[in-house]
Amino acid sequence: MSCERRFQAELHRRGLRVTPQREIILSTLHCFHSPFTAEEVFRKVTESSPGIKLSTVYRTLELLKSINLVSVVDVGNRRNHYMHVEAESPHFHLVCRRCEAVLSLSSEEILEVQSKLCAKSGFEIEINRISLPGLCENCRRFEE
Amino acid sequence: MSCERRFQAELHRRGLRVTPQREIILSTLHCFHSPFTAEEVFRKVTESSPGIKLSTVYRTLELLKSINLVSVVDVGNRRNHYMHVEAESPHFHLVCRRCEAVLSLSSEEILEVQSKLCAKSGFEIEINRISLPGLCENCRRFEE
DNA sequence: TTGCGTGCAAACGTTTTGCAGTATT
DNA sequence: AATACTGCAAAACGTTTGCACGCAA
Repeated sequence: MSCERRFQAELHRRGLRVTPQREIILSTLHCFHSPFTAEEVFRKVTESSPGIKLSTVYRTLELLKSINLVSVVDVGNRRNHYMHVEAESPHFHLVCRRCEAVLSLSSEEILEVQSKLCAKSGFEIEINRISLPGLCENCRRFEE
Repeated sequence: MSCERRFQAELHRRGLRVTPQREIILSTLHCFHSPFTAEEVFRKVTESSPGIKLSTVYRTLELLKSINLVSVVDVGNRRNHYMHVEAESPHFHLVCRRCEAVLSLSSEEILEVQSKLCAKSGFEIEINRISLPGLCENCRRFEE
């Protein structure tokens, strides 16, 4: 099921409303291929629909989060980052502390880590929300 | 070398000053055994030295960060979290999305992940800054 | 017709900043 | 004596909220 239909179905189920703003915001998320901020969504949305306000973007992202169509990734600067959850294999992000580049990565090893951590501590990590801080290949040269 | 001496040495090296505020703030960090906020440091510092202001705490944490005596850990709520970097084996944190508990963990496996990731992508993760989001054993029962 | 959603603007909590006086070197 | 640092207060920043009107159901 496309995420547009999932969204509509869930809105109906909860007695909420399908509004143009919500549909536009959701469709905009397809533009992004790494974690994005509310502000970035707002700017993108504004290009085609100047009427939609930032607060509506925030409210819609929150709603999408509760439907699991969006997840939150913390990449470490002050802004919240979100990502569009599609039916992909779980992936996580590497965020360079120096240049702020974001690498998206899907890896078998993280699944191994997940199950070992869970066996050891009962804690179940959520792979899609992981961001690992560090230095990318380029930036490593500039740090002593 | 104790971190107090490292701090002093680095201040001298940079032509900066050793002030009572800076020394008090650094010594306070020993109280914390999991990531802490600027506000928490401020409250602790205030108990013994009511004159020191929050903005000074922020500035000092920033300074300590640049000397690598403090690192930033993102545990996902809006506040920044810092931790005191001592000469311990590298450890990272598990942060429960539901109850916000923080588990500190030192694990061999993460070193393995680190070297594999680096070999594969050139990206070097910084273990001490990692926080992995997820659900702790308790809270897993409450999510469907 | 009901009541959810939106735009608007103001509030919020955290962090940063400009400035003038104070303290360290 | 020079200038880095602090306290102070205000600004900045991202995000949230209250309210009145508008729109989907």
